[in-house]
Amino acid sequence: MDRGTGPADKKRKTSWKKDPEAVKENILTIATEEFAAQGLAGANINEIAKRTATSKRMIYYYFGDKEGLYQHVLERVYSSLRNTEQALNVADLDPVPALRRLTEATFDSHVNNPQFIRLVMIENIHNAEYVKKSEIIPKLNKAIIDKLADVCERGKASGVLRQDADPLELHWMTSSASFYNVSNEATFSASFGNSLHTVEGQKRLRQRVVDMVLGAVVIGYQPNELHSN
Amino acid sequence: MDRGTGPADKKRKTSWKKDPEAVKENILTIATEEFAAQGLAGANINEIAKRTATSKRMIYYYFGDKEGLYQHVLERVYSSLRNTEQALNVADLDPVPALRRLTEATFDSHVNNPQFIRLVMIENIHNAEYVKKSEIIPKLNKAIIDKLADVCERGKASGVLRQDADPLELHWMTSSASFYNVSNEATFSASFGNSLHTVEGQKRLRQRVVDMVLGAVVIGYQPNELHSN
DNA sequence: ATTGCAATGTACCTGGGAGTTAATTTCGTG
DNA sequence: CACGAAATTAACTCCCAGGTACATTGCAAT
Repeated sequence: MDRGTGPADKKRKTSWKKDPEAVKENILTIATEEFAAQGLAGANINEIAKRTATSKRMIYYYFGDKEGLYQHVLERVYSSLRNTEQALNVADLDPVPALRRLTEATFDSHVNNPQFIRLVMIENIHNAEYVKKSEIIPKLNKAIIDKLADVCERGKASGVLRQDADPLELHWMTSSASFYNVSNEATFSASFGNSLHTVEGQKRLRQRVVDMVLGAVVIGYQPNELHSN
Repeated sequence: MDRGTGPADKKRKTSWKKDPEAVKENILTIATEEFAAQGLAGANINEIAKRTATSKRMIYYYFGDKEGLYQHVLERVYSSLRNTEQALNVADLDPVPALRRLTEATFDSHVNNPQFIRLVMIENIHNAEYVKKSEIIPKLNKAIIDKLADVCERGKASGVLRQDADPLELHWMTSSASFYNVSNEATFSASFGNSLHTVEGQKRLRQRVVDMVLGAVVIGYQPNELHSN
């Protein structure tokens, strides 16, 4: 080829560094953005490659094919979020404050991880096919349930929580509100205006969610009156 | 071609009927299934055409392009669901039963319209681009809010609802639970087992949702004790 | 019957995007 | 320092899916 054509070697890409881990991370970061933005079918490998510091060939080298890349992206983002959640310690709080804290944290972590939300939405469109295939995702999910189970036990023992309080149901209640808040913002705002998604609206909503969850399991719970706007 | 080959004319496609409306309906029905199942990028026009009683050419004839088809599908499914909702009359119920009824109906209508749910999920992946473009969808959404606003007014007047009860927030609370219940069934079940999505589980959940919503706005609301399993 | 437009059938074109091939470079190890 | 495995580059193939061209048929009105 024209390798070494003359002394005008200026644009020679010669000499690159070996750094597999950084390359993989770089690919995954960009791929996460693209899959979250466009979905599995919608994302474009050429586009992803173009945005990375490396080449398309490297994507196939490390991840096999598009689905393999997607699977890695999914597991990575799940791990990241669950790790964040796990950092929160409520073992030394009384049951009700603990529950309030967990609910608020879940609400906030969803707001702060829109990419996670979008990837889970996409996963659901695919009937959770790749979550089911994953070895690691199921393990990650146990932690949050365990934490809620502990709070439930303590709460029932001390008589502040209803006997029918259930950790899985609690997680469902918290998640449904927190998830929907982010996942459906676009259509909800388009349909009903964005008043619930302003800074003020989100504050109120967050409080409402806490009240809903606590109201469902705390005996005699009285929600705080919100200043009507 | 082999037009009119011999007297054995049994399977002859010759002589078709003109029936534009039926053709359009047929296309939209199949397209709804495909878009709901595969998403906008994932759906395949050839595949849709193959499953219709007509041809790809007809799809482009009536709907212009893939996006046009998707837009029609979306508007059709929105209309259908909102019409169902509108059929429910709660004007002659007292505020609390009315609210219970509306909540239950919303929960049920989501369960019964998974295609609608999936298309809205897909729409959110696309940042509600096509909902925003639509002329008709925004109009459809006013009805449900009006209904809730009426209930709120009556409830506040008679003193059974808290003064900070808000129709839009109520709709959000009801929708979030009802939507998530269907939209995230796949990942939720894959992560935590399907106990909430059995017939029994869904009964409990539906009751929980009603309790959460009523608990948030009805003064002194006491949820029913659920038989612990 | 002719004409004209809406509705339909068939075949084709084309670009883009997933995945590959093969050559080249790095760099640890004997 | 040679050599082989790992890492990387550049150019290529192939096929699928969105979209189109053009001919044909049904049908209503004159």
